[in-house]
Amino acid sequence: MSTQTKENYLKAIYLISQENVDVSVTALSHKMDVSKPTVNNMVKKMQELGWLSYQKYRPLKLTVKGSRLGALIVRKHRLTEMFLSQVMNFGWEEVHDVAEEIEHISSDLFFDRMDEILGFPILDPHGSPIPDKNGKILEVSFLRLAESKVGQKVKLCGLENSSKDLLLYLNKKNIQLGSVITVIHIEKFDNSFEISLENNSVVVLTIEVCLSLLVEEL
Amino acid sequence: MSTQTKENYLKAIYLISQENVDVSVTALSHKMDVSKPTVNNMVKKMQELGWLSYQKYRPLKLTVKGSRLGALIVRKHRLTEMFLSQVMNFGWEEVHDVAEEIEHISSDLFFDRMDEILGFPILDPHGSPIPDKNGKILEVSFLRLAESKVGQKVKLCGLENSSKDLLLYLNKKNIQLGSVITVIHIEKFDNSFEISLENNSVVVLTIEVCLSLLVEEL
DNA sequence: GTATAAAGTTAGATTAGACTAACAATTTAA
DNA sequence: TTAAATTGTTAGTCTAATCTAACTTTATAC
Repeated sequence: MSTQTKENYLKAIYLISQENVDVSVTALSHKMDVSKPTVNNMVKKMQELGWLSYQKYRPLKLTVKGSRLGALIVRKHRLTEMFLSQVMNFGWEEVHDVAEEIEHISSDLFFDRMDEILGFPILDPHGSPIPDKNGKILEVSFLRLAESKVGQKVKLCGLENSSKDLLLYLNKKNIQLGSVITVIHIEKFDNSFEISLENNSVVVLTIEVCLSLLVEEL
Repeated sequence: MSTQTKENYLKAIYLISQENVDVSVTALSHKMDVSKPTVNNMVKKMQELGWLSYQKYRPLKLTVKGSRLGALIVRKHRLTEMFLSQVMNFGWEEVHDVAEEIEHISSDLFFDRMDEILGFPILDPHGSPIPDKNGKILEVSFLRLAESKVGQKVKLCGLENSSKDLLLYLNKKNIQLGSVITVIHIEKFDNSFEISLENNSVVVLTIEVCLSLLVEEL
């Protein structure tokens, strides 16, 4: 039986797999914030559902079916974030928690209509790719702002990590997805970036922030 | 703890209470499609939550707190139906099942934004009242079409029962909420109504259907 | 006004999803 | 290459929500 709880495990496994690292019981127990025996118990059930193959002491491997299902849950999550942000006027730091709940709604029509209203987006408000109805994702590869050179002009397309703190920080500095950023100066001693935005305001970003900003050259 | 399951019991109790009838364990067990011991067990827990007062062998009574909470769940349900129908282009026979799931989303902001986008409606797409943020409902009293006289012109404002069959039937006849109906003739031998719509099309409705249509005199 | 039917309750079992304590297998590092 | 650390598993317990079987209380009908 596919429950909300099992869907959450599947999503977690799917997201770890996407990072191209082995999915361990320990990693899952951290991500899900449950004990290791709980994970152990759960993966056995997920194997029975045909979502993954499990062998004692070996890393977990999603089956094709499990991987597709996982992608579809991520699709629902990211479409929802997009819908909340674009249609329902949520701030991008507010969308995650609500999307965690809405991603479990079973109606396909509901998400298809979101998709339609949004014009079939391929990236969510954090710049993460939205899997299509078959669970396929378009591979997009961005640069990090930290890799840009002085004088370069780039567009912000995504975030490496979407922590609430980062989102609120960017809000405060008036930087959004789509913002055009010009690198004015890179400070040698601490690697901080002085940048300018479209409105000519000048902002200083630490290297930590620049590592989290995914951009496209203009 | 307030779970989805308990919210469903609360909503069922609230809706039965609204009909001004005693809420019995048996009625609840039918409405929720569970056994009577399950209901018995659950109402004891709901009493501990302070949602209702329970005395062995007596009808259930919601507390003020329980009644308010129940109204808020109904509010979420009806706002959702409205949003699906008005914003997301769902047919009114399609909205119920999805709303049953979405009504458990915890974000108040989510429903407040729906409310705002919809222009703070007081009736849902079936004509049922939408409780406000404090759980208060505006008392609206409609006539049944069955009570109308020949020659009378009325507006369809609600449905006594919103079964999928009735909704599909009305769709087929091109009758919606807001439709203006003129009673042309009432057939003596079977009490059927011959009515005309705005586009001058003439339709015959059985007395059963007319009893389900709530209207306002024009 | 009692017998029977209906409604409600108790007791005990089950399943999903969680836990802790204890133990086993694997990996890492001296 | 073996000792320690880490990772994974087993066994047993708990709670929420469900069930069935059996029993009690209340309501209904003659």
